[in-house]
Amino acid sequence: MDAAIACFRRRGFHQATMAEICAEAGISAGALYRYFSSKTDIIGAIAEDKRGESDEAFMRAAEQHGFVPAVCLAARAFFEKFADGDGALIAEIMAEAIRDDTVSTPLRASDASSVEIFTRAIIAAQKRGEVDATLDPKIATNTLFATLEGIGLRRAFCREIDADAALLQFRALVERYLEPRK
Amino acid sequence: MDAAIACFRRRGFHQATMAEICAEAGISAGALYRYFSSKTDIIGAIAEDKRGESDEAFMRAAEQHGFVPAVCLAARAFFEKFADGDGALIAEIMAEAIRDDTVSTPLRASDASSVEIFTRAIIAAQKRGEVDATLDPKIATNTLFATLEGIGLRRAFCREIDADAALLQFRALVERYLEPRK
DNA sequence: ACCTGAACACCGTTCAAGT
DNA sequence: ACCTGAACACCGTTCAAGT
Repeated sequence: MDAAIACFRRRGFHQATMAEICAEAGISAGALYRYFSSKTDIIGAIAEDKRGESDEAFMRAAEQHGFVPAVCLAARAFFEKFADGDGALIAEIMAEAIRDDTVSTPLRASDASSVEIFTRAIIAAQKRGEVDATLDPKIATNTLFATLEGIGLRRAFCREIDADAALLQFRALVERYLEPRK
Repeated sequence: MDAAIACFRRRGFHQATMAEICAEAGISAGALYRYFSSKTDIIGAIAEDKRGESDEAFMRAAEQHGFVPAVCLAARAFFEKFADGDGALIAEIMAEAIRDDTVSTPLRASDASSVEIFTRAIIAAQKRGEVDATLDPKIATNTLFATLEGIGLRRAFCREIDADAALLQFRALVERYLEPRK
């Protein structure tokens, strides 16, 4: 019944009411509380299964086309979600995760596994000479993730919804950051 | 009576109640609504006067010590706020601003003036040869802001509170991004 | 066993009455 | 003019009663 994501997308996490979610799902309040122990718990569940869907896709792309193109592919998918209007929801999940461990614990777990995958890809790319070998792979991964989220959030804030422009901006930054120094 | 910021810092925007804020401010509910038309309006007001305090400080530093050191100085101040526990509040303001025009309109105005100042500083730095002249100054400014916020948010999410480490991470990224190409 | 929905507790907002 | 605080409307959560 996670199809009640629709309510959060439409009205935001704090504006959407449990009654609306129940109506959308076609169940009663009591039944909803059988599946989720609280409203916060619902974001926790959403956050949990949204992440890490595309990790394998990224790994294959990194091997076939190189690290930077693979990152840009992942970035494009991310920016398109923002352009679709999920920017506010992502920001709300972030805010909730910073404040509330119920949300952050599962999110951090799946985040850690994505970081792991990207870190390994960076190490491989460093061996191939695609990425500056003096960069710490884990810090570089964190920086990349932070940059991605930062650009997505800022563009949502500025009401800029062109995913291509965001990608161009991101690509220029990433190329310069990762480029091997002479 | 903005000293009721304390409540938001302690408990978060959505957890803090109007009753708490009234108690902290020593006034009644009715009186509070004389000064602010709603709870959301309070964040709008907070967001408005938080921004742009340090713009002049940045301008002086940029002229005296160069662009990159000046940016890092501003970044340090920003990361320290996050480390102080304002990370969640900033994220909440962001989320609220993306959803709600009451919050975003004043915020975007003061953001635009900061962007303006940084953009001019980049143009000056490009003339001095400190910053790659092929970068679009406005896009570069936006990227810098996005990066700053992204790193701050991500570190708050990961519960990393070392402002020095954040600054090091940010500095490495910025130096590589802005460095003149040969 | 599982679901319903009225009831409860709580919180943002208002407004008649006070000063 | 300005403030008070009881009252109102609303929403997350629970639980006695139903199937």
